[in-house]
Amino acid sequence: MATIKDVAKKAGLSVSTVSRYLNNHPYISDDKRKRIQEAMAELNYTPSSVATQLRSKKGTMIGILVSRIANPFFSHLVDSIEKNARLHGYTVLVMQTYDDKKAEKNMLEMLKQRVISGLVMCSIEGDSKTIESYQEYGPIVLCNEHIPETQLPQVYTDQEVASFEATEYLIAQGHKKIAYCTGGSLTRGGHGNSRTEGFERALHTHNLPMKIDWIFKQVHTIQDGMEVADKLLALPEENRPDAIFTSSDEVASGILERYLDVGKQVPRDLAILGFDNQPFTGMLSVPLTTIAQPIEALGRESTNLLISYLEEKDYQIDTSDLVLKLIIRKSA
Amino acid sequence: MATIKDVAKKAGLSVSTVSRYLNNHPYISDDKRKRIQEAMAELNYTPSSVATQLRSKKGTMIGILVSRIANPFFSHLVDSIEKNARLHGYTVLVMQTYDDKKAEKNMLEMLKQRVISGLVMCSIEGDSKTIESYQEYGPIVLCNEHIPETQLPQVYTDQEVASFEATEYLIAQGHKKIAYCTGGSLTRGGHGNSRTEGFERALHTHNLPMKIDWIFKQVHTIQDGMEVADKLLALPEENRPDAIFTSSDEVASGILERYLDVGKQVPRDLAILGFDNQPFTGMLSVPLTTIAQPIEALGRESTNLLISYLEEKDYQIDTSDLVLKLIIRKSA
DNA sequence: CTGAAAGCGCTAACAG
DNA sequence: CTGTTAGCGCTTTCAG
Repeated sequence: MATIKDVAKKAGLSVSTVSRYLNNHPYISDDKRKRIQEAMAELNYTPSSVATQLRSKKGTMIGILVSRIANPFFSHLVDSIEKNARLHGYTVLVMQTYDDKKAEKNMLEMLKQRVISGLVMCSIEGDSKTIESYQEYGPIVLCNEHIPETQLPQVYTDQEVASFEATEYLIAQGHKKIAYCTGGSLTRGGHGNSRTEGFERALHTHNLPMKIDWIFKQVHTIQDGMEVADKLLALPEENRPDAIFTSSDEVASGILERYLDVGKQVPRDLAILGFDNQPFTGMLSVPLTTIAQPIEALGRESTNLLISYLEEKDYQIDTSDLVLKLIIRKSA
Repeated sequence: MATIKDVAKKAGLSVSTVSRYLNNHPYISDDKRKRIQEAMAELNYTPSSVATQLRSKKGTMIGILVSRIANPFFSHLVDSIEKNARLHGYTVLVMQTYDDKKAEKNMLEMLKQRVISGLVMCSIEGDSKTIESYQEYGPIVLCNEHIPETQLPQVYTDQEVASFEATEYLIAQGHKKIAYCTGGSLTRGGHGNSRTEGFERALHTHNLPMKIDWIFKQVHTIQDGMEVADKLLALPEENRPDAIFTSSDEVASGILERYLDVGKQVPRDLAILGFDNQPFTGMLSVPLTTIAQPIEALGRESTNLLISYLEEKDYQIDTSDLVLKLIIRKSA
């Protein structure tokens, strides 16, 4: 591997001149510029980014933390972040937490070790105090995660209101016994889950009951959805909900599939509300009514915000696209 | 940020002793060991991986190249690779090419610059000679990409045979006018596309025609699928195919959706074959007949292979799981 | 078992 | 405009 030294020798110049050239320093005479270019080409030289980073303490890699990349919501989010980061010359390091605090800690440590220069967290496991403490090593922005009592920069949508409105929509359709699924536990990492809060508020507002048998935690996959359906179906008929608010389209599809399998009708026997508006959901046997998230905007705004910190510029989040939207189809 | 120097000073030892401790060198007296541990804890010290890499020339990051992370096939593949890499203590750097040679080149350059120590390529744009030339900087393994005339290590399935068999299945159902969609161009990066080859071989074997109007290139998305359907429907009836082999479930769903929209029936008016067996495909209005790929095994084997090169061990690919499987449902 | 010293490849004052 | 001179934080001989 050729080094800057070799280039300097071949060009008959000093290392510093070559270094200046590399950093597009102004004021380098044209003939030397040419000699450097020739030397670099001949030697097939590439600067070592490791050495550069060690010296300059500036990196060009940003980290992204997601819980599961295989979840389409996250893969699209990563897509959006990566695209925007690349626009600014940054590359992206993706890590999955699988809801594991350790993985999150690992990524935070990479910030400390300067492997990454900044971090977008699309998933949070640890408490905000811990995360905040890592800010001294580089900017951190929360994406689609909202913690009220923190000063960590965050880009988020109002899931409380969206959940409230979607639940009200269910109620307006005449449903009174509404079940609820969530991906995490009900309270997340010490702070409340805003979807849950919106759901509860709608129930309260309309004086509707919330029953333990109708609450499901830690459900993520189609399979999980099917199991939820089984539990619902095992309930005595008069105690069975007539609508369900789910945490994801996967879960919603699983429930739908199982209900259809046993000869039930949707939404007659159960109205199902999804979350995410994933590509296929409009094409299921019963097209899913669901809540669309502004993935592209979430990725774009959080990336822009992070980069503004990295480059010490100002950036004002454009919230105009950060809105959730209820997509009404057939399932509810 | 505390450095190894600070730790040494605080422990009253030399830097080299601390370095030895960090690298679990044998022969360090127990009391010094303890003093080092205390000093590190007090200073909240973390070794700088950048400096370590610069000196030792060994890294712990592997790169993954995919064309589009938002494609569920790739996001699941990345998931599998990441999980397996983590098992061995490696972290993962993901980059999308968007079918752009430049992005691929970038990743290859990261190998040269030692940002990553090894690379799994799940997508290939450039020619094999170029890629081979980067092998001197670190191991590269091809995942789900097969180039016959290269000595690059590769982990792949036999898509030619699977496509052949799936096409024969279509023919066995009585279809004689079979259309074809592909994600890329028909020949890819100079070498043939094995799916196309399998499809063609089946047609030849059964003396069936291949018509230009029935061939679609560069189709990827649901939207693309809908456009394909429109073109099909614009054909005079007697010239319209009665079956279609698609490159992905997205495309298949798009075609399906449009056909259903205009009142056609599937598979009566058109038999549709998908590719990938994505989670939702069994639950569409007409459940998709499709080809399942062994994603988990592809990720696992390529990661194991790459790591074996990195750690200079031997590894024999376990091909037993690397098989494609036709999933017969309703659409064909 | 431990320390001193010499760099890894590059950047950044400081003098010309 | 260009060269000299110190290091960045860590590993690795080479002598004790």
